[in-house]
Amino acid sequence: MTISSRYAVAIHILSLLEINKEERITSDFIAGSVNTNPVVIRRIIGMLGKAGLVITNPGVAGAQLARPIDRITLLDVYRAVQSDPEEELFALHDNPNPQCPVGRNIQGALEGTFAQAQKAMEEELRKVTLQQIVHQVSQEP
Amino acid sequence: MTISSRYAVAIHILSLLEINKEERITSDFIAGSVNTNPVVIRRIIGMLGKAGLVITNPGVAGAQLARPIDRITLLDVYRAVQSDPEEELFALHDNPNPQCPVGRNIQGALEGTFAQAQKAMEEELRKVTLQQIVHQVSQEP
DNA sequence: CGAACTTGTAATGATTTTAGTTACAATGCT
DNA sequence: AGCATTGTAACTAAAATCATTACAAGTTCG
Repeated sequence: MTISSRYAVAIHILSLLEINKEERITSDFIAGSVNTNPVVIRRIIGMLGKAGLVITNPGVAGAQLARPIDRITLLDVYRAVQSDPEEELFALHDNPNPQCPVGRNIQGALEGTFAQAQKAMEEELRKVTLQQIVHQVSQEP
Repeated sequence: MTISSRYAVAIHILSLLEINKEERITSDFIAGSVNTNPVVIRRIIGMLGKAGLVITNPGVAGAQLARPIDRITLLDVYRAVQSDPEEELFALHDNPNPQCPVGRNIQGALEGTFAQAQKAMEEELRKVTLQQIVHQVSQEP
């Protein structure tokens, strides 16, 4: 029922890349901050790369953000870490009984509402940029 | 990364209860429409009951809606089928490194944004009543 | 009353997802 | 040349999801 912590980790990674952009930090270093295995980090950076948010070079540490941080939104990151980009937030049960009026129409009735709810959530994520997160993280003691 | 289909099934069940409120439908009948096992239905009805949305009597078929359908929102149903009512929509990774400024502050920085995004989604669900769903389901051919 | 049904719930299983780990080829740096 | 690093596959472990079996406890109605 929850959105994978992979998302939170992705934001964590991007923040680290920004804050340490002068150095070249390794997946090992990032893993130390996130507190997980370096491979988990590399996998997520791979997704961020495919989504065009970071630029990486095989064998060389220090992925770079592909855009200025005020032009990367949390929605961009959310989309980037979705394994299946087609997948909707709300799951529908499959094969309800077409013989029954409810079974036949429930999917259509829910799709619209579910899409709207998902949209509302995504719009909130779109409003927040990485810059804001990095700012907050740097502010605190 | 998705919200359990238990939610869609719960809405399906409530719609059936409303549309067939004159009869006393069994979990077996509902299961036929949803296309799943009757026990799955009874479990979900159990959750709806604990949340005060339906009234059931052990041994007797035909759960009743506890309120008029225009006073049951999809948010009510959403909350009802959450196994852990404390659980947030967005998962945070646990134990980020407190030695690192990002590790130390990322949770706090994300909590607010995540809460807002979740709220936005929930508000959309609150806007829709069971009545609207039942109406749509009954409209279609 | 007693047979037939029904609910509520525990226990179990199958499948999928999530997160972590090991291993290693390929690449780049110095 | 040698060392560090990435990218990726393969595997494991744990959790979540959904389905199923089983059965006690309740209801209904002849």
